[in-house]
Amino acid sequence: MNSLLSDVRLPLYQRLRDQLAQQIAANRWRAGEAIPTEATLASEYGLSVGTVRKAIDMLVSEHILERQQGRGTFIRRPQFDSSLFRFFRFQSLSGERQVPESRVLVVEPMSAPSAVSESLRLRPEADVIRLLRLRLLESEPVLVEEIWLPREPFEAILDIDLNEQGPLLYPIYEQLCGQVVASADETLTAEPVSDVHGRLLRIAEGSPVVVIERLARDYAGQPLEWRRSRGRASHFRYSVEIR
Amino acid sequence: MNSLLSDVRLPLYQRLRDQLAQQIAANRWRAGEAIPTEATLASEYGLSVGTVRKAIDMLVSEHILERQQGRGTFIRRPQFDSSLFRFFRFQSLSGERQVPESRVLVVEPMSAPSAVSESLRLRPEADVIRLLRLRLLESEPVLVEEIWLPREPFEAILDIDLNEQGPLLYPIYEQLCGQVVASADETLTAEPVSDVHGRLLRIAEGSPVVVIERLARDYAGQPLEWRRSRGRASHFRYSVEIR
DNA sequence: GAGTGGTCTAGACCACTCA
DNA sequence: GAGTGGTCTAGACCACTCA
Repeated sequence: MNSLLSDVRLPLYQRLRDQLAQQIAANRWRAGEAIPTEATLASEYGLSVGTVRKAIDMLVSEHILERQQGRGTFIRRPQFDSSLFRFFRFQSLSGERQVPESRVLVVEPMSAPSAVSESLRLRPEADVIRLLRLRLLESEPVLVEEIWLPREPFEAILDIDLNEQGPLLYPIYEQLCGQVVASADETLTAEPVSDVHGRLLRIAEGSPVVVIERLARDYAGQPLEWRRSRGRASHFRYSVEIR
Repeated sequence: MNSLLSDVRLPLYQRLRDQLAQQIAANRWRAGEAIPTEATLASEYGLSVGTVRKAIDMLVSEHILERQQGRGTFIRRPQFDSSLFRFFRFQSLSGERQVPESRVLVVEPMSAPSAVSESLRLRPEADVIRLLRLRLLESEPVLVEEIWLPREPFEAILDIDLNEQGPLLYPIYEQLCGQVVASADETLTAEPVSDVHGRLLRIAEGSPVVVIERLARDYAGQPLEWRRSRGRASHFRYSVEIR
């Protein structure tokens, strides 16, 4: 029988939630894999099923686990459903939603500028890889993206032709470099476009662009990628409900 | 003993949640008032306390109810904590967060332009009131707001001097017109500023502004106010976490 | 049909509030 | 000390999955 560590003043369901979260971060199970059943966890930890369910409820509402009635409870594969990129109107002429194509313009190893080394929590001037790419819909540029990766686990990116891959980078990180993006923080700002980026997006210098910065992390919370994407403000509309 | 209406195929906690939500919308209790205790609801509806707790849990996570251990469960006063306006950096020079002052420039009755009558769900050209106001921090303009109200419940706004009131309109709506804002939808876009708004915000025409549109509703979901606010993009930074 | 999560109950005991 | 919500248990039965 396992036992719950952590602060004994906390409720049992909270302590179980923390213990499970820690094991998930330590990769005890892979994305898509099932954790033990509620009954198993209950007997392992000497808790009632109700208490185990409450711990799992918390991790489900945090989007870390996913229940499937009759099948089990699974480590959730990251969906990026809530990404701010969803709020760019990337539609084809026929109106259906599409993933923009990718055209990689630059792939280069370099030493990290200070903003990059700070974001990725690397030492100053650490070895990094910089990507510059354009995202297009029906040959129209919709986003310019600058992407920074620590060189160490991502070295293999330098040896392949990214333009022969699909438009999504995260599957490549996973298959080529064994790095899984589990969560991300995004921030949204707006600014007048620079000369260079305006030319790439085919809009006049000074036109408003929406800037989305994203720091992506693995399951342990370790930064994997930092990117800054710019898209035409006229294609962006974000909504929230307030109560 | 009360009985649960609604679809008998739904779980009991879901049906109780719906029934409570309906009574809250129908103003059975005021904001800040307590609903009956869990034990009372359980015996009234012939349910176990566990089932009642699950229904209340749902309404709590929807920010409709608020629990206070030892005191009771209360109708939540709207907080507007999650409003997009929170992401404007409205700080004084000393760095503390402030509610910007309000200077009302225009208060006029008129017939609704089509965008306004559609948003407020009024008939075309219905009588409305238009406000134009500037929000300032230490005499610096930070937001321009256009606000539209249906004339019928808000008539009294025309008879007072809004510049002698505080900067917040919702308490005035409540005290003067008996209208309580319970929820709102907001959308965020960015655009180059017009000549007129640029002059009010003291920025060059064409500089990027963040535009926040808000439709505010009462407890029954009836639209009460539509506003469109513009602020300098350089003062705006919005963050989300993705999993 | 064995195994999973989903719903629901009845009840014990605890922590907190407030007169 | 009476009354509130918070935690936890043990167990029944249901709905769904999958071989």
